[in-house]
Amino acid sequence: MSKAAAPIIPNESFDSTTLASRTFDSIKADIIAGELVQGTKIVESDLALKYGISRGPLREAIHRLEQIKLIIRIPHAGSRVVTLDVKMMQDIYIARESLEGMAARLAARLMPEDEIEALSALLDQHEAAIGETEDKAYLQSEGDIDFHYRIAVASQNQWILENLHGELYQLIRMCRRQSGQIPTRAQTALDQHRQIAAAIAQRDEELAEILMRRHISGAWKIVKQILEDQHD
Amino acid sequence: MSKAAAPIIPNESFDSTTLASRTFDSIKADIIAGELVQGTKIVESDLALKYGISRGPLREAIHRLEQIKLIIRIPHAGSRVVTLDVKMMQDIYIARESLEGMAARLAARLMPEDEIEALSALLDQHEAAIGETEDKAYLQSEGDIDFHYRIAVASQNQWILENLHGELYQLIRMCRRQSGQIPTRAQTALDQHRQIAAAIAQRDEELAEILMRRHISGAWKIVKQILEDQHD
DNA sequence: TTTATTATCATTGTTGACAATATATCAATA
DNA sequence: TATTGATATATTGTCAACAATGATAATAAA
Repeated sequence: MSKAAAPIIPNESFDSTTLASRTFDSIKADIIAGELVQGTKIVESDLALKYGISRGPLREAIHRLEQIKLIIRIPHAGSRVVTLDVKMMQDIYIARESLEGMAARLAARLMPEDEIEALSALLDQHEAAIGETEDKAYLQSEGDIDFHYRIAVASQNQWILENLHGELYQLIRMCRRQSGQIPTRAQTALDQHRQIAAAIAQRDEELAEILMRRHISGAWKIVKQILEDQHD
Repeated sequence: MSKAAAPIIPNESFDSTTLASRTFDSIKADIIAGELVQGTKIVESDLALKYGISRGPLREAIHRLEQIKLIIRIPHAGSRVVTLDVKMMQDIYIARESLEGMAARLAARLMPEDEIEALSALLDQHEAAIGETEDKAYLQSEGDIDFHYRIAVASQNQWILENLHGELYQLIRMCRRQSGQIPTRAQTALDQHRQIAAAIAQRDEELAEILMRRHISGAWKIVKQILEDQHD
């Protein structure tokens, strides 16, 4: 398992083993990309037609999307694409702060040395990328996710990993797209990432957790501002 | 909304609106109760017959149970009732520690005064119940859940509430049944509950979180011991 | 006897038709 | 005119048959 240097982008695995699975991935992508607009009413037969499958597997896909909270469903009444509001995003960021703080603590305890080095190398890469590229916002955002993903993996806690990246991050990415890329606090974020990585390298669990929580609650303050300005 | 004094037991709501929903609840109960034994192979047609429905809604129920991690499914191969091992329970207790610590912090910030009083009253009730009843273990365990549930509600964080009590607690209850009720550390637990309630009453967020985390990680040490002894 | 290969079977994945429920429309009444 | 009630329509929930896949068993070759 060469996990250390892997150029990871989480798990965009179109595991083509089953129709329902593929459709789940497709719809998820469409929602996150904003192609399926927030609040849109979802009619099973229409969507089934659109994705070229029958209602059975489509239904399964919808149920899974409901679990991830990208779709809201009311029995007998139908389902809609979720509408992100400030309260919901706040709940999500708080949950994320809690879980990812714990993940950072565990990472400081458990992350193998070679992965720590790889993490540091990743940050060098990000540093280099900050000035160069013009499509900054997008790459920056994916780079950010990559960093956080590695720490979640290093926590060696399956539940935390799955919930962070199966659920919370989907919603956060969706929110980012909607609120038009976050203004470049790229350098700030990078600095904080460096501090966190350093704490992990020093096996300082307490500090790693605190820094991670501060990092995320800081990010939330910015996002919240944007959302509120936008809504007024 | 008279939420303060409500004699809550979480949400055993058999929302009878749909067959799949009812079946989901039934199977969930059967798994937690140990009636469907861990590791049992699940054959859709058999179960459909047993619960007197067709494969369609049963399938939906199974998918939902998979999301809650009470069932493990492999595409094309079939599904089995989950087998709780030490590693999985550790992941769960750690996630719980993190989320419920945060919940306690939020509760200290947000819980209304009257609910705090109700919480204190609940603990008096528990104290009274400790000596009296003979079916101690069971009642004690449900009382414990009640306490933790109220704090999760008081956090006013939907995501945390749903994940704690929709998922994590199901697995913990299942584990309790299996490992034959926890030996009576009832008094210890009650004392810790009191401390936590006190911290909340004093609006001491920091302390509430720390105490809750200590409480849960302490509980895990006991459970872990039992599981390991049991397995050898 | 053991291994590889093929054929059979059991089980899951998918489909389209049917039943039950909720929403929308329209008429009748206050 | 507003509001209630009944009817019609659209949409979801459920079912049973069909297709595809993976596991098993039996057979043939080494």
